[in-house]
Amino acid sequence: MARRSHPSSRGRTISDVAELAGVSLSTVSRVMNGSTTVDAALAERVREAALSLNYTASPLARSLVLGKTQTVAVVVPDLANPVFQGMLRGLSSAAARQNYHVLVADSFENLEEERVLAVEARRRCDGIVLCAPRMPDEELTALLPELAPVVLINRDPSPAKASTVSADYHSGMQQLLEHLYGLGHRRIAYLPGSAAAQSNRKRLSAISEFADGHPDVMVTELQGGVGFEDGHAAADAVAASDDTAVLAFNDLVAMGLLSALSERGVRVPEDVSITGFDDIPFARYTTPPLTTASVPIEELGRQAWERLWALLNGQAPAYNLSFGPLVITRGSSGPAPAAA
Amino acid sequence: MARRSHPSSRGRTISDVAELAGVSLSTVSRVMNGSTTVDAALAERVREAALSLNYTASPLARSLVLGKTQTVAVVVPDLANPVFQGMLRGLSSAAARQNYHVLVADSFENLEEERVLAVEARRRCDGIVLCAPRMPDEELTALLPELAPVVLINRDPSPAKASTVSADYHSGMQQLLEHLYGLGHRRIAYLPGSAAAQSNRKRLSAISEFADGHPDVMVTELQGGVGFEDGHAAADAVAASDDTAVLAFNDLVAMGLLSALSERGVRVPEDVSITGFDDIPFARYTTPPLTTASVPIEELGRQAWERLWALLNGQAPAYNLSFGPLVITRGSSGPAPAAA
DNA sequence: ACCGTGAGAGAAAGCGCTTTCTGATGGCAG
DNA sequence: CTGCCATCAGAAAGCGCTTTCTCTCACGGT
Repeated sequence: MARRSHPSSRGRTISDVAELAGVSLSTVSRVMNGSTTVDAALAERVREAALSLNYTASPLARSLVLGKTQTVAVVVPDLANPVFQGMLRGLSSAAARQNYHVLVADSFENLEEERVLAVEARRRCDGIVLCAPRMPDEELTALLPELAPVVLINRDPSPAKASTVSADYHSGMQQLLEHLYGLGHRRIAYLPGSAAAQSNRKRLSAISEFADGHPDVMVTELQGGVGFEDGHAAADAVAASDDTAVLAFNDLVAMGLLSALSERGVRVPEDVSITGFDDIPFARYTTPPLTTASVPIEELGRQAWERLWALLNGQAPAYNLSFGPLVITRGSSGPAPAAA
Repeated sequence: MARRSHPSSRGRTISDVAELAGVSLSTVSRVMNGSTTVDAALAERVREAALSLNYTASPLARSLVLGKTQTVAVVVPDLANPVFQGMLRGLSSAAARQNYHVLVADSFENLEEERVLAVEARRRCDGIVLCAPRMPDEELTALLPELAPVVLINRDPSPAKASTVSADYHSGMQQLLEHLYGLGHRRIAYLPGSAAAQSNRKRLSAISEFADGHPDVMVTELQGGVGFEDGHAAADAVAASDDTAVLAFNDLVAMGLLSALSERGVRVPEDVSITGFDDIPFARYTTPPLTTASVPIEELGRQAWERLWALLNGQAPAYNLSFGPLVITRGSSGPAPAAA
C-alpha cells in the first residue's frame, strides 16, 4: 500500500509518468534529459504528465547510473573557526552556482577522525576539498589517490602533486614583522598556534628569517594557541614580559589577548601593540580595531571550487595558487613606547 | 579499460569480492552486513577478499536499494552568521555520532532560492532541517509535506504541525528589558532586525508588552539591521538621541555599534548601555564585554538533530522545544547616567 | 530406506534511472 | 514495386547493491 496510496508527489517514478503519458520509460527519460530525437507532440505530453505528477527524477538513481552525484565534500578541522566558515561559504556559494551540493564534515581537530571522515565523505560524492588537513605528509600522500579528485586548502602539496590553494603565511608574517619593525618595535612576542600545523611552521620560518636579517630584533615565543581562551590566557605572560608588540597566531588569539589586556588596564597600542592574522570579519570591530594580515578567505574557498570543478571535468590540475596576505593597519598597532 | 586497469581500490564492486572469494554476490552482501546465516569459514574468506581489495559497498547503490541515504540537509539563510554556524556545528556533530552526513545549503537570505534549495537538497537525503526559514507561513505550510521529515529551527510551526526547536526571543528580550530597567534606564532604543523575521517580531512583542506594563519607560525604534555595519551605522542616531540604553537586534549589531561608539568617544556603559542577543562566542571578548541574552545555539542544533532522528525512525513528532535565553551581564551595561 | 526439516548458498528480482540496441514505419531513389 | 536509409519509440541491459526466493544437502526420526 505504501507507494501507490501515497497522495504526495514523493515516490513518483519515471514509470508513473510513462504510464500517464502513454509512452515508454525511455521516452520519458529522453524528454526529461532534453534529447532532441523525440516527437514534439509526444514530448509535450510527457512534460505535462511529469508536471501533473510533480515528477523529478530521483537524484540517487541518476547518480548511480551516471556515475556522478553533483556533490562535493568539504572536510574542515573546526566548523567553529571563522576562517573555515568563510572558506566554506565561498566554496558553497561557488559550487551552488554550478548546481553542485556540498557535504560538510567537521573533524574537530581530530586526526584519526579526519582520515575516516574524508574517505567516507568522498565515497558519497564526486570530489573533495580538504581544508588545512592535520594529518602528516606521508599519510596524506598515501590517501590522496583514494580521494582524487581532491583539492587541498592551506597545505603544501609537498611530495604529493595535488591541486592546492593557500594563503602565504610566510609572506603575511614577514609583512607583519616589517610593519612592527617600522613602528620601532625591537622586542616582539609570538603566540604560536599548534606546532603540527603547517600554517604555524610557515609563520615561524618567517620569524626566524626576519630575526636573522635583523640582529637588533628579538622575537620571543610565548605560550599560544588557536582560540580566544588561549589569547586570554597569554595576557599575564605578555604583561610580565618587556616585549612591546605581540604577534598573535590569529585574530581569535589576538582578540582574547586584547580583551584580557584591557581588563588589566594595559593600553593597546600605547603600552603594547597587537597584531592578528586572517582578518576575520570581527577584526575591524574590536577595541581598538585589530591590525592584521588579511587573507581573502572566501576567495580561497571559491578558488578551491574552481580547481575542483576543473578536475571534475578532467582537466589537468592547474598551477597551485597562493594568496599573499595584505597587512591591514588598524588601531591595535602603534609606535613602540619610548621607555622599554 | 578504465575500470579493470585502475590500480586503486576505487571502482571495486561486490562482484570483484565475490569472484576473489569464490562465492556469490549474495554471500558477500550477507557477510558485509553481518548476517549470521553464513558459514564461519566462508565469511572469513569473504572478509579477507574484501580487505585485500580494500572494498566497501557503494553508498550510492546501497542508498538506492535501502531507500535511505544516511544524510540530512540543513538550509541556513546565511552561513556567515555565527548563530547559524553554531547551529550547524551542534547539528553536524550530533549527526556524525549517528554516522549521518550533513548536506549544507546557504540561501543567502534569498527567499526564492530557499524553496528551491530545500526541495532539491531534500531529494538527496533522508530529512531536512530548515533554519529560520524566511518564507511566509502559507508557503512554508504548503512545502512541509514535500519536505517531511523536517525540523524547523527558530520558526513557529504556526498552522503547520512540524517539529520545531527554537529560542524564546520574547522571553529573552523581556529579561533584557528588565535588566536595563533595573539599572534605572527609562529611555531605551531598539535596533530591529529584518521586519519579516519571526525572531524580530517576537522581540517587538516583548517590547510593546513591557512598555504597556511600564508607562515610565519609553522605547524608541531606530534604524537597525542584522550585521556589524548596521550597528556601526546606527551610532550617529544613538549618539544623537537621549536614550541611555540600546537593545541591539543581535550581538553582531551590538558589536558594530560598540565599535563606532568607541570611535566617537562615547563611553560604554557610562554614557550608554548596550545589550546584544545570542551570546556568540565573540560577545565576551568585546571591549567592554557584551551584556547579552544567551541562546544555547549549538544545543539547538543538537536538539534539531535529535528530533529529526526520531522522525527518521518513525517516531511521532515530539513536543516542540523552546529554549529560554539567559541574560549574561557583562561590562556593556551599567546604571543609567544620572543626568539624562 | 524414506521423508520432513532446517541450515546455508546461489539465482534472480528489483531499487529508479540512462542508454544502447532493436524494431517499426515511412520517404525516396532506382 | 522493391530496397535502403533515416527517424523515432520501445525493449532490455546495466549501474552496484540488498533481499526474497529457490535449491541443495546433510541430518535425524520412524
